[in-house]
Amino acid sequence: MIQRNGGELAQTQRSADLLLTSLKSSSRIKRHLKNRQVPIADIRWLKDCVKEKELLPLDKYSIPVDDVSSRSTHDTSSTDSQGGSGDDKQSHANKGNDINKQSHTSKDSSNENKRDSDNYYLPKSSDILTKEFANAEPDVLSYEDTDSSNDESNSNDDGDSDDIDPNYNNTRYECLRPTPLRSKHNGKLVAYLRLLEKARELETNDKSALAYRHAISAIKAYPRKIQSEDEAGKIKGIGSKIKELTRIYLETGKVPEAEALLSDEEFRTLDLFNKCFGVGPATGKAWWDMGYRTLQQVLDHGTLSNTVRLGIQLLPDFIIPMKRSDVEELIDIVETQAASVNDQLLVTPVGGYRRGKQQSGDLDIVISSKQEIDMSDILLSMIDRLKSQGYIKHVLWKSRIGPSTKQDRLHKQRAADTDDNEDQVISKSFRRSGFDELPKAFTCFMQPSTGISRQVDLIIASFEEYPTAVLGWTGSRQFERSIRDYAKKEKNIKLSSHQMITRSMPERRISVTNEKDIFDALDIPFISPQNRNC
DNA sequence: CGGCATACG
DNA sequence: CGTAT
DNA sequence: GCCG
Repeated sequence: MIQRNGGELAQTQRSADLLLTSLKSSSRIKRHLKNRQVPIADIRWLKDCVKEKELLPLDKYSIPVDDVSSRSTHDTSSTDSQGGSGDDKQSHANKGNDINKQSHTSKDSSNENKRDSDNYYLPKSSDILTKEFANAEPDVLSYEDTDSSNDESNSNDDGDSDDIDPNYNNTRYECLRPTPLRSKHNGKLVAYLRLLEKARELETNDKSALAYRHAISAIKAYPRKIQSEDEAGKIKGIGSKIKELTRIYLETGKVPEAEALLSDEEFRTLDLFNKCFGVGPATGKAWWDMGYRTLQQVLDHGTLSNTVRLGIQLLPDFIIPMKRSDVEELIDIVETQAASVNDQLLVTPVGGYRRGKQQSGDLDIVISSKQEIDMSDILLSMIDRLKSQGYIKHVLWKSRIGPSTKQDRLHKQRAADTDDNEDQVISKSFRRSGFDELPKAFTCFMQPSTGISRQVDLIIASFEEYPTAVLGWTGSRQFERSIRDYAKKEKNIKLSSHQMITRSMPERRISVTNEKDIFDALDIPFISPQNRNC
């Protein structure tokens, strides 16, 4: 639960920033206490934080323990420090991690844990660089519906049949039905399937991963608790394999194949590696095969591009989730700076934030204009400005600005290939010969209030492109795949974040002025951003 | 048994 | 190969 | 891994 919400579980009391306990008697607490430097609080703080989706003040939960050092000599586990993490060593924890961390590196190395004022306890998730999973306690399956709400119970109304809920749009196109952020009734099953999807992803079984994603989206959209394997089997996206997994889950409350991943060293290591910007499944696997087991080992011994090195070094911050107020602070900055670059600019936050997520891993912003203006210099102007104002610390990646270079590369590559069908190739490069479409940059901001490094993606869209850019960057990823699939298969329309065009031969651009126009052009019902969480 | 989103560096 | 939704 |  802690880790899922961005916290870090200490292995020993001594390395903890905060102790949680369900003990009520202060003498019993004292008996187990080996670390008096940090706050002690009631375990209910954790549950309430998760419920509220934010870090609550510790005040009401903190447990005072008067000072009489009673060093207990024998350790009876870390009582309620349930499910320790992995490693104890953190000797060189922050080595090479000193880039651009001023305000939030702890004042002294010991166990200072307050990032800001005394109001919030913010977990410092450093030592993720030295985390390794050999002999580590298994992760706990964390399912979104932390809120108990009968995943188990039979809230069975009249019709407990094996038929699917008639309110459910049983389609293979996720974009045709609302999909909320979290499954209301099948959250635990979804959590298991997500593990399997991730495992397939890391093995680069893309098609299999996609199949799991279809099933997951279907279940998230499904309006009641699945009660039987037959009921599950009727849902489009669930075939024989996932139906069987569902049967096992319904009988035992677990999915062993997925459960095993929670304690699988290779899976957990690859998963961690893969969280670094610039590190995909192949790179992660290569590192594993070379014997690396922690990110620190990779930093110390690997030969890395600057981007990947940065990606590793920034990970301890990047994995700290942003609250909506954190996101909004950054939006304000971008809006203010955009206004001073050009007062016609329009700044639109998209991504998970727009879909209503309470916690975000990054922030995506579409920058467009209120009227048709020349946008060609906007990205560089914005980056310059944000840099000089001290907000942007790094540009992890950015697309080229002007026209041309891309064409040259295409031609070169074609020349190398013994080309036969030059028609398509040439038309392709001609099509690109105008101006560049969507320049974009993936940047690292320092958030003023916390000093935490945050990934902010800036996307430039022309006035014309604005609707498709907003649709495309709002996601979710699966929603985008689905609506593009639908456009192609059912309407013979090609949809991207740049444009909508008819595929039948006189390729004509379908003009749209807002998101709704796109849904209308496809003749599908409008789905609000909050319901695009496929 | 073919197809699975699309575009960028 | 990697990035984004 | 599932759909058409």
